[in-house]
Parts: sequence; structure tokens; C-alpha cells
Amino acid sequence: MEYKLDKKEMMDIFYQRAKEHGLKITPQRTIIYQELLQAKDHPSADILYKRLVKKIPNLSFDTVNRTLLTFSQIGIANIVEGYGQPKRYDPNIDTHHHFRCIKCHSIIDFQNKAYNNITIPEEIQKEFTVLNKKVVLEGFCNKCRKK
Amino acid sequence: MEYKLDKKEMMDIFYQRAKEHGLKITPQRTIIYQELLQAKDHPSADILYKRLVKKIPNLSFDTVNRTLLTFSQIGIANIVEGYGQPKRYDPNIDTHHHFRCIKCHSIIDFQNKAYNNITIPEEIQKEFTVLNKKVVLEGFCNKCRKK
DNA sequence: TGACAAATAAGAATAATTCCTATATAGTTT
DNA sequence: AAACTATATAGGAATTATTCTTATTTGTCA
Repeated sequence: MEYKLDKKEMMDIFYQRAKEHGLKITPQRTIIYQELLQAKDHPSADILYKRLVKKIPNLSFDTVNRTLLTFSQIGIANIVEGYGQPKRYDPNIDTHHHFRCIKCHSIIDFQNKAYNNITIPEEIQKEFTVLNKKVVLEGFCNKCRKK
Repeated sequence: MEYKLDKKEMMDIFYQRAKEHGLKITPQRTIIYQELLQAKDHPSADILYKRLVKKIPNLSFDTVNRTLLTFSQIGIANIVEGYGQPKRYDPNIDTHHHFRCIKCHSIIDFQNKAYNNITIPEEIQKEFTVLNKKVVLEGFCNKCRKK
């Protein structure tokens, strides 16, 4: 799917949110965010680290891991739902929905207006503060169902 | 939430599915399944092991872990969506939906007819084989929002 | 520019999961 | 009901993932 905001606008959000939370803009944080932005596969910290370390050989895994966690805390990335595998991150913070392949574990984002408009049941609203809603579809992706 | 099927019927499903898949009915598998059935908190292998080992002191963690994985493979349990934490299991195999507390990580099952009836978008149906659909709501549970 | 709080790298420590193997057992056959 | 055989288990080792510790470096602001 395509982002509603372009890369420059996403970077602006990054600078703004970091400032709001008193976080320093370090070269590491900047490049980690850029790499996450252009990733289309909801990468884990480990995957992203392997991509980044090619560009910055002395980058440490811990920094990537910690930074991604920080991003999710200040709301510029989300941890996507998984099933016990390592955490995976999504730079797309707009409401969207997921299809998950139960075989290869790939996650495909998709947009759907009807899904965006589902209403929160009253009994849930009474008891909980709902911040996010999404539809999760599971099954086999194109590649995996052929086998 | 309440199960549509009572405990005895669930046990029957357990025996039936195990037979279908050529699995032996061992005391370990039986008691692990019973313990999972009565758990309301979508326990991890570790949590369930700690409960079980009180009753069967020489039970090994590996057996619990392996067995739960087996249960999910033969369709008598599901791994619930999580965010990098250890796998958690759900004995409820009917379509249902989840509210997740982003603070304490509790997962609350709920039923909703409207959610059950959401339709799969055509472009998804073309490309994927959808086996399961659910709505995931996220936010703060009653306890956590008070703080 | 200098001071200082925050962030990083590197490796150690911890936690979670899976693997290995000898022994035990469920389910079948006789 | 005894024997057989493939499967399952316990226990510990090995692996993998994650987080912590500490010395050093670096943004940020005065």
C-alpha cells in the first residue's frame, strides 16, 4: 500500500515527535527511522539491523532494538501483531488492516473504508478505552497456497 | 466469554482430532488440554507449565511447549496475536474478537455478530485464501486506564 | 564553547525456545 | 494378556532472542 504522507513529511513527524518527547536526534535514530520507512516487510529489529550494519558497520544491535522500541513508544511506529516470533515493526501509523500468511508469516497491509468504519460495541466502550482498531485476516498468501 | 460447547464436548473434539492426526492420547496431553480449557487468560506455555507442574511434579516444560504447538497445528487451540511476547494460547476455536490492553497485555475475548459478518474485500479474496477473520481492538483495560 | 544529560557500542547476562537422546508408554497385533 | 513398535516424554544441553551494564561519546542548550 502507499502512504498518505510522503517521505519528507514522515521525517518531519519524526523530528517533531522526538522533540516533543525530549529525545535527541542522533544519526543512528535518523537512519534507523529512514530504513524502517522504506521497508515494506514489517521487519524485526534483527532484520533491520542486518540491513543497517552494511551501511554503518559499527552500529550495535542493541541500539536498533532500543530505538525501534522508542519509536513505538512515541507513536511513530507500531509493533504489528505476531504469534510468538520476534517483534516486527510498521512505520505506517494510519489506520489500516492486515492479512497474515499463517505459513510464511508475511503481513500484507491493506486499506478498506468499510473496515475503518466499524463501530466499537457499547459494552466494550463502557469497560475499555479503545485507541486503535483493525481487522486481521489470516490464511495463505498467493505463494504459499500454490504449494 | 462463555464457550458454546461444554467441557465434555470439547474433550470429545480433543479425542477426535488427536485420532484423526494419529496422535496418541497421553496423560500429559489430556491434562494439558484440560488445563488450557479452563484457563481464561490465554496463557503462555510457561504460565501453563507452572500451573501444571504443581499437579504433576515431573512434567517437563518442553512437553507443555511442544504439546501446545501440536494443539494449534491440529486446530484445537489458537495462538493469539501478541507483540513480541512469548506465544499465548487460546482454547476457544470459534470465531471471536479480541480487545488487547497495551499496558498490561491482557486479552479479552468478545463476541459480536456484526464483526462476524464483515465481508472479505474482493481484492483480498483474489490474492489470498482467507481462513480466519477477527477484529482486534487495542487500548487500555479498566484497571490500566484508572492509573 | 563548555557543561551535562542522554545515547551509544560492546559484551555480558538473562530469558525464551528448541534440540538431543535415552527411556517409557499408548495403541496395535498376536 | 503379552509383545511389539512407533511415538512421546523428561531432562538437560544448545540455541536464539532480548535486555542489561558500563565506559565512552555526542547532542543540545546556556
